[in-house]
This record gives sequence, structure tokens and C-alpha cells, in this order.
Amino acid sequence: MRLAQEFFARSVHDVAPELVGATLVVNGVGGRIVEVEAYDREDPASHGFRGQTPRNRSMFGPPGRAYVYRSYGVHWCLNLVCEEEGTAAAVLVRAIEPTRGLGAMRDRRGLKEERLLCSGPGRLCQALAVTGEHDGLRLDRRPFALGEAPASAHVVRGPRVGISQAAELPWRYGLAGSRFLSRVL
DNA sequence: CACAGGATATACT
DNA sequence: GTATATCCTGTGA
Repeated sequence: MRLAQEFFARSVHDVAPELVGATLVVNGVGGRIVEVEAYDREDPASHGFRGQTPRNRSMFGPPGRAYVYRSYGVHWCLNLVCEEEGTAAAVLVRAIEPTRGLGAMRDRRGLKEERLLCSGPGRLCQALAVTGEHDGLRLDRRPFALGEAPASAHVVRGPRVGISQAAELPWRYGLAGSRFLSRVL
């Protein structure tokens, strides 16, 4: 089943765990989501916490769209906007298990080792060729394609990564035992 | 393991 | 205006 726009128009804390095991493909290249993090409006670590800026504009837009931002001036990071327009809640996609377009990924990443192709938010954006041009695009249309996670997906929860504010909130979700996690849960 | 790389935003002077 | 921090990764110690 394809994920519809309505899927994202719910609490980010409901959407995030349901995205683990889902299929994410961009222009035919992608795989299974194995790690995400939730960011809500009351979260000091969220880009939306201090209000709208030119960078985080799409976070404040309608749900079911992409929010792509540049991290540390070097990498791109892909978020999926949730809840409703103006809420500024989103799910950060941190790692996927590559299943489609492995060749393209290796070319883009200049790397052979499968485990490192997409295990990390910046890495997966490079492998799927996600850039600022995808910022604000709908997730139910090309170049994106999102497929529902199987009910059997075993999701585990743990602390988030790389942040100092509210780092203790257990809002990182991962596929149990996956070797493609950016960090073990 | 430490650290450079360098856009964006905020908190200072 | 300058300084500091950040949802990170590759490289070299």
C-alpha cells in the first residue's frame, strides 16, 4: 500500500514508529526505512521550535511533504512533515536498508560497502540524490514513492543522536537488529 | 579517537 | 559586526 497524504496528518509520535519498515524510493532508488527520529513543536532540538525562518519554511507547510535542509554546511537531511500546516512537526529519516538502485547509490557515494551507503541522514540523501531541490515536494508524487511498512516490523525505541537539547527524549525509532542502523538501538 | 568542512541561525558586543 | 552551536561525515592520527 502506498502511503497517502492523510498518513502524515497525525501526531508525529504516531507517524514516526509506523515509518520504520516502510519503503522510501526517490527516482527508483531507495529501500526500507530502518531508522527515524521524531521532532515536535515543543522540542528545543527541532528547527521549528524558534519559529519560521527561510530555511525551515516547509516544516511549517502542509503535512505529507519533504523538508530538506543543509546540515553542518555540507550534508543534506530529509524530513517528512507531519501533523498540520503551521505545526512544524517532522520525522527525520536517519537510515535505510538499500534494496533498489544499488549501482546508482555506489556511484553517487563513491563506495562499495553496502552497509555505509545509507546509514546516516547525510549519507542516505547523497545515495538517493536528495537535495534542496526536493524541499517542499509532495511525498505521494514523483520523484518520491513511499510504501507502507509490514505489520510484522519489529520497532524499537531509544535516545536520539547528535543533539544536546532534550537528548533524553526517546524519540528515535529503529528496526530491531538491522545492521543498517546509523547507531545501535 | 580528534577534527576540519562550512550554511544557517542565534546570541552576544 | 563577531562568536558560537548545530538533527553530520570523511579523513587522518
